[in-house]
Amino acid sequence: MLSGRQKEIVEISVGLVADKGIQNLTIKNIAAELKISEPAIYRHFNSKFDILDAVLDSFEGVAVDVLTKVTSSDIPPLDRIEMFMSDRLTRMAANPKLAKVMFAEELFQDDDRLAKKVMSIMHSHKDYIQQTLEDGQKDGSIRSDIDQITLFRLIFGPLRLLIKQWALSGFRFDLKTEGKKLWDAEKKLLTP
Amino acid sequence: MLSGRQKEIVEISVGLVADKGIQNLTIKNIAAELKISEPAIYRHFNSKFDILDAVLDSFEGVAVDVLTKVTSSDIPPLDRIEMFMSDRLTRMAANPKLAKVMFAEELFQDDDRLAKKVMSIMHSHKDYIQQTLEDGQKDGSIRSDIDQITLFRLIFGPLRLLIKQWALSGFRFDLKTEGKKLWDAEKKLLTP
DNA sequence: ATTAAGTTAGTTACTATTAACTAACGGGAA
DNA sequence: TTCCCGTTAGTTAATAGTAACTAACTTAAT
Repeated sequence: MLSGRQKEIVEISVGLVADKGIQNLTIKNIAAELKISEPAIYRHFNSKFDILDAVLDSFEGVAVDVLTKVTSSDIPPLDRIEMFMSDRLTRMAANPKLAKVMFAEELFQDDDRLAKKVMSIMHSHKDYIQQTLEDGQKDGSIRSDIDQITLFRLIFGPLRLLIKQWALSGFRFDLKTEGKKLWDAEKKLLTP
Repeated sequence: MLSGRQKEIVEISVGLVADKGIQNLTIKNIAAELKISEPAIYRHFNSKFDILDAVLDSFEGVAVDVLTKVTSSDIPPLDRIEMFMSDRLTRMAANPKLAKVMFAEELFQDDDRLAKKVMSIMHSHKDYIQQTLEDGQKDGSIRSDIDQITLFRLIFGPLRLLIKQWALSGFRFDLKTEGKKLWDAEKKLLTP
């Protein structure tokens, strides 16, 4: 588990990247935000890699929360997806810095190990959602004339773009309103 | 206009970013690829900023080509969008490095001027597509019960996600096949 | 003879990281 | 209570390496 200070460092790191990109994430800048010296950072993480690793863990944690909650219950597939989307939007709206960074997978390409981790997080989400889509197709609540991978792209592609537009616009429109409009439209496509 | 050497530098820059992220884009690495010394780069660009600026210009050029070609003709709106998507897929399939970088807007966040340029490129594309969607809604070929901005997200969100998945997967599936499947599905949603 | 495009050698500033040291605290043993 | 010991979280000073960029010089082509 992360200590309080470690959590601070992770949060600050996300903020630094959100503000000015990955090149802004330096030990110096983290230390400056915390108003401590650079070497003091190493009392809490062994290396910069470990900090980025913890950042990715925190991203994973954000999603795993909902996924497990929703999977264990016997909610209809379509409602599960809605809950997942809604949870995402709520979290992003509450933490705009996350919106700027979370779907920017390229930012972690610098290090092979981090890039792999990003991939595996993406895959596990995709696999879960595809399972839900399969359930829906079996019980007839989701149309079967489009394959699951395409359905996945049709649902989450627009969500990602919406969140990206929101972040790039400087959070100038209401994310949840636009998100609801999007989901209403998507439901029309998903149902047979 | 860019000289031959300048075009080389732009292309190499895209490749460096595609491979290992923005942190891999250094004057030293560009020079190494060209097998010339670092200061020689400054014979062709005044600064690193100018190189990144030229990279963004090249991205804009990629899209403007199709957009103007398609706008000037009197092709039906739905076909215009199909042409635009198809052109994008063809270009990315032919130049995978582009696929890794072109939709990674966060990579240019480091510099305010570049970030603004990214925004304005995104906006001009969106505006053009929305105009086409409006035309389609007026002549009845595109459904009117979903607003234009949501339609835009429904069409291009999945396209962007598809291209991103393709790039992150190491180009392991056939982009154009998946792209065609996607467009077929999208057509079902777009038509009334 | 000018110019374009390269070179070598250097600058300054910043990078992650380490070494050595210190102040503050908390728990047992005297 | 006081002394000892270890831990935690910080400090300053220094490391080796890399960043973008500049000055001065060479070479080859127009």
